[in-house]
Amino acid sequence: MPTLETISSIDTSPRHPIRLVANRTGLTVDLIRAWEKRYHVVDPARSVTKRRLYSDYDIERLRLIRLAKLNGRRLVDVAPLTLEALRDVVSEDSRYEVSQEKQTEVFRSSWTNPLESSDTRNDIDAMLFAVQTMDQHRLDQLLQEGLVKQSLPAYLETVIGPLLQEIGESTRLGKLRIAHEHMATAHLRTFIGALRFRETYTGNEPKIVITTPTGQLHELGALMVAALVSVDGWLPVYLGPNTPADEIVACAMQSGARTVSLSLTYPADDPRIPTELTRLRSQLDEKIPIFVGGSAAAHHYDLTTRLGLLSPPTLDELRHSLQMLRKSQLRATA
Amino acid sequence: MPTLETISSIDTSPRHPIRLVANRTGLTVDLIRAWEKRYHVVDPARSVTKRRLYSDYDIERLRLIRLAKLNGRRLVDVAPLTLEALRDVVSEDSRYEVSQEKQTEVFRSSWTNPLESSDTRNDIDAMLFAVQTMDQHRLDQLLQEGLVKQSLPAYLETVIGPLLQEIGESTRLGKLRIAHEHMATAHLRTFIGALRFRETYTGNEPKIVITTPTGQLHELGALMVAALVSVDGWLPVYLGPNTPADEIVACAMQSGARTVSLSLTYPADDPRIPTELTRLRSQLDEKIPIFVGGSAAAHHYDLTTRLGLLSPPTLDELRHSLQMLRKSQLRATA
DNA sequence: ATTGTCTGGACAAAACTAGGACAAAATTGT
DNA sequence: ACAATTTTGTCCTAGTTTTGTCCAGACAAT
Repeated sequence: MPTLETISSIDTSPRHPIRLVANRTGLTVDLIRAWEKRYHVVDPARSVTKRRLYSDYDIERLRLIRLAKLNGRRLVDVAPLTLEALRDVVSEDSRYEVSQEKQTEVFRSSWTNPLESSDTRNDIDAMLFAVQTMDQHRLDQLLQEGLVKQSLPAYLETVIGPLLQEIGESTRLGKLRIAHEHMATAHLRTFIGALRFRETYTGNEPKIVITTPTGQLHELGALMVAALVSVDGWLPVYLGPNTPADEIVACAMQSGARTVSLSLTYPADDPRIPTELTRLRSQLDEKIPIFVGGSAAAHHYDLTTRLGLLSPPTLDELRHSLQMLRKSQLRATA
Repeated sequence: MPTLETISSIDTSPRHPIRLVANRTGLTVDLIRAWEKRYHVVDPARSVTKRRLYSDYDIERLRLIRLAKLNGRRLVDVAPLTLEALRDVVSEDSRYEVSQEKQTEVFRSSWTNPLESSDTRNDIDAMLFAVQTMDQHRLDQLLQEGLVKQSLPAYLETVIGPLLQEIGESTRLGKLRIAHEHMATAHLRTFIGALRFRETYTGNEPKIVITTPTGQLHELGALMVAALVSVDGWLPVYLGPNTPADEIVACAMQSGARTVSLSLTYPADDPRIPTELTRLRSQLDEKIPIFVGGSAAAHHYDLTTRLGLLSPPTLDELRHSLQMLRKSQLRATA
């Protein structure tokens, strides 16, 4: 039961009607009133017409009390506790409960990396757990919450990227089923795809063609790049995965793109990669730089340097290179 | 991501009469007027003869307010909010909602009135043109505008479905390049994927596993089904394309799904289809019906009838079958 | 001529409040 | 182990507020 908000961040201003509180907590309206009447579990403010108005703080309290009850606590015992004490009680109980269930022990143990900040680590673990339990709702909620905690580029680099990688690894190791991976991939496809529409476009951004070459069927890396660059004022022309070199060229020409970015992940040693990259470089206007990224990009270091392709090792460096490119071209056209 | 954000901003020019607004929002004419009278929820422009004229912006506002009310908000609280604030509220509510009996009404087919065919035809042509010119911005704008014009089920059936088909055909005929098809597919993947998050979920919807069997790589049909059924109060467990029968079974069992829906498009005569369908039917609990749809479903008529799979010929019939199933199961569990 | 929209008001259903009753479940005492 | 007691969820009544629907008569659109 991860606690996502700290006490200081909870809004205490009263504004929610009782029905909404019931919806959010899973309690009935009658019960909420009964608890108030008997134990003063919460003391909601009132509207001018005496309607109860609850704060986020109240809702959190009620939620925790419900959880404590589910774990066998008696209302009399938990009713007078503060929010923090409640949290302690609930997390203690749920830890105990979890150890009895078979599912959870997979995570935490093997997936903890001391180098990463624990906050991010917790988020990713929680997401993996949601995937494992097929809880799409929870996954979506976690993805949304994580996004508001930091900037989009940082989020992609520290959360989404690692998450994708761990899902892939866990599936290969048999910790997750293929069905889990499919569900997660489909959900993340929707989520990441929607990210770039958070930006507003003026219509005269420089364009960047983003795709994966023939044989590379995994598109999420490319999609992350699309979301990333749109933050910096590029307009991604996103083609999805598995695009032949000729088509990339045609697209770049028709759309008047300033650059092209490819993502390589799996299979890393596909023999079509050298062919396609060579063909792409030879057909494309040499003033148009080509970026190559993704986990399999390192396997083709020799090739990319020989062809003069740019291969920034991290998303952040890609971002930086694109910013430089943008500035230089602004100067050139000015 | 319960809000669907766009490149393009919502049109604020007033032109829709009140009846149309009622159809698209699911509210009654009287109610819209009452809300205006009492809380100034919207302030529509007037024609020279004092008729109310609503903009797309107004429609979106009313739609969101209806959702907010379903989540337990009071009209007084949400009426003065801006569109953006409303979106935040609705998305927040639907994310945190836990569950409650609150059964979603099963029949909402009353407000599915398709547009005149000529209007639809123009829209599709405009979208095809946007694809051909690689104008993603325009494509997105058209998709958004089309969506406000009619209910989601009608939109999927009359616009998105035909659009996909025409893009496929045009590419085969050489009218469009592969790059165009890729761009359109990727964009539509994002767009349709986001559609189902327009609905709010209470947590106790019956679940439906949606995917395509091994060898079927086109997922857009399945994704349309996911968006469609979520309107009627199902929770789609969407697995993306190309899922082996064993994994579908595992997913259905773990998630406790009531039914499974598969989409078949291309290749229509893949020899793996009979194998996979047979395997799926034999391994899955026989109380769980299996729906098969998509343009290639007709090629397997004999097989599906022999296995006892349901194969509704249109999206609307699929919808109807699911509504029946839902009602019968509601009775059974009561 | 029929159908739809307008305004303003009336009315009824639904939701909320306060207080209390009641029975099932859990806890305690013997 | 059994009965007594306490705790707890649900339900009921009656009065209030909020919200949805309906009506009437005038005007507008087709």
